Amino acid sequence: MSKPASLDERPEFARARQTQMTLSDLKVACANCNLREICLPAGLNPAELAQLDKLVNTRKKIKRGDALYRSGEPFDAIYAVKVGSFKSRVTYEDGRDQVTGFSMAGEILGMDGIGQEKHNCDAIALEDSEVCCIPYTRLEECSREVAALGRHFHKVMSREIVRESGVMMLLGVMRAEERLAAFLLNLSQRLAARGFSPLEFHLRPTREEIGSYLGMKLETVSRAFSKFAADGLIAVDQKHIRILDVNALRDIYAHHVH
Amino acid sequence: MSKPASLDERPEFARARQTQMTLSDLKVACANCNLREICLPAGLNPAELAQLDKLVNTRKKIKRGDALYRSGEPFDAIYAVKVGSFKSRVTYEDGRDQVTGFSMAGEILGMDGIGQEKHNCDAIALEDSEVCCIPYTRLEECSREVAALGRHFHKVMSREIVRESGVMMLLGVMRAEERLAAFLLNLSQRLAARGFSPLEFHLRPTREEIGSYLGMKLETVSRAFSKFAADGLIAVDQKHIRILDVNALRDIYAHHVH
DNA sequence: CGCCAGGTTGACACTTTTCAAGCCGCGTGG
DNA sequence: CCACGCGGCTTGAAAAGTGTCAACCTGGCG
Repeated sequence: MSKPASLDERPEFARARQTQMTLSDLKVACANCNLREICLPAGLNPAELAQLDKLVNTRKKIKRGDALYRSGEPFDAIYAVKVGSFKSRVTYEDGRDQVTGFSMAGEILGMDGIGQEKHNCDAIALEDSEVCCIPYTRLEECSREVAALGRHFHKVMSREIVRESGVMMLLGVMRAEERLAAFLLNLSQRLAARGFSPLEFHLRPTREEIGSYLGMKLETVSRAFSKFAADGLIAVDQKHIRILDVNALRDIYAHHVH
Repeated sequence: MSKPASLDERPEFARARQTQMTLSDLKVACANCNLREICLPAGLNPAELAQLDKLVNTRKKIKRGDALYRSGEPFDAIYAVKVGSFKSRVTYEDGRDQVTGFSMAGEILGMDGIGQEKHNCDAIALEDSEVCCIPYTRLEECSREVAALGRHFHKVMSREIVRESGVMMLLGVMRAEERLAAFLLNLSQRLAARGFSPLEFHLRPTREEIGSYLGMKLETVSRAFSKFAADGLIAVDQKHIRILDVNALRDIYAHHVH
C-alpha cells in the first residue's frame, strides 16, 4: 500500500517550502506542468498551450487558513490550484455558512465571480498552497483567439454546474451515511486521477468542514465515520483514512444497504 | 392588487394557443422580444443584437409534462424560455431524483450539457411552453466575433453557479420553513422582475416538486404552507398564493424567528 | 357521475441535532 | 523536557425536526 497522500508531502511543495522562491520560479509553464492533463490546458495542442502560457503568468502562495479571495472582493482572475487544497465557503447574512466545495490540485477556482464581477464566496487554503493566477480579461481575449481554449473554459464552467447539482442531490435526498460514503468515494476518485492512492489518504478538512459541506453536524460526521469503521468499511485514525471495502461503500452510496 | 401571474394568462401565449402558428411566427427577433432585458440579449447594443438574432433562429413548443431534453441525450443547443416554465431534474442510478431548479421566461436552460457534450438532467415543461433554441456551436462562433456576447454568456453561466450554491445553502443549513420562505421570496422577486405581481401568483409546480427542490417531503411542504397561512403570512388556495406579510417571511428566511 | 391526482392533516417512528462530558495529540511556554 | 491548554474528535442521552403511513378531502376531467 502506498503512502498516505497528504498533499504537503508532494515533492514540489516540499521544495517550495524549503527554498526561497525567486521570480523565475514563479514563471509558469503550463506546457511542462504535471497537472496539464487535468487542469485548464487539457485538450489543447502545443500551439494553443503556448498561448495559454502567455496568459497564465503569475503564481501566488496562500498559507493554511488564509483566503485566496473573499466574498465581495472585486473579481479579476480565476485560479488554478497548483499545490495544496482549498475550501469554498458562502456566508449568509445571519452568519450561517456552508462549505460549497473542496478544490485540489488542477482544479479551477473563482468562476462564481464572473457574473457579478465580484467574488461570491471565500476561498480558504486548507494547507499551505499555491495557485496559478489567470487574469479574467486576458482569458476572455485569448478565448476569442484560441477557439479550443474558449470551448474548454465553457466546459470547465459547465462541469462546475454539474458538480453542484450533484451536491444538491446529495444534500436533498441522501441520509448522513450515504452522504459520507459519497464524499469519500468522490475524494478517492479525484486522488486516483492525480496519481495518489485512492484507498489511503489524509483528510484535509476538519469534521466540521466536512459536515458543513455535507449538510450535517460534526457529531453526525464523527458517528458516521465510527459506524463505517465498526462495520469494517474503513479504518479511521483521526484524519488518516484507509478504505477497506470500496464495494460496501458504493452500496451505501447507491442506497442498496440500509 | 393585480391579477395572479399565472403564466398561461400571458397575452402572447394565449395568441399562440388560439391561432395556428406559421413559419413567420416562428421567426425570432431578440431585438423586439419583451424579455430582452432579462434574457441573453441583456446589455448588448443594437449591432450586437442583430448578430444574436442571426444566431437564434428557431423556436420550439413543449407541451406540459413533456421534456425539452432528457439526461443522456446529445447536447447541441441551449434554450431560452420564451413562454411558460420548466423544472430541471437529475435522476440518480437508484431511481431517486431531485429537482435542481425551476426556470421561467427569460431564463437560460441546458448549460449543464456543455461539459460532457450530453445533457445531465431532464428539463420538463410545467405548463405548455415555448423556448428559443440557441445552437451551441453557433453561439461559440458568435461569442468569438461579438465580445460582449461571449462575456455575457460567461456571466449567465457564472450566475447559474452562484444560483446553485445558494440552493446548496438552502439545502445544507436551513430548516423546512426557512426553505419554503426562501423559495416564495425568490419566486416573488423573479415574478416582479418580469412585471408580474410579486404578492399574488399561481404556483406551477406541485407540492411534491417543490419538496423535491427544497429537499423535503410533500407533506412537510404542505404543513409549512398551512403554518404560514395560520400565522397570517400568506393566503393559500391550492396553487394560488397571496403574500400578506413579506417582512415576516423575510424574518423567517433570515432565521430571525424560530 | 365517478375517478383520480394532488393536497391536507394526524399519529407515530426515525434520523439528526443539541447539549454535555471526556479524550487525544500537538504546539507553546515554563 | 514536561506540563498545560486548546482545538479537534468521540460518545452518550435527550430533544427536536422531519419522514412515514394512513385517512380523508377537493376539484378537474373523462
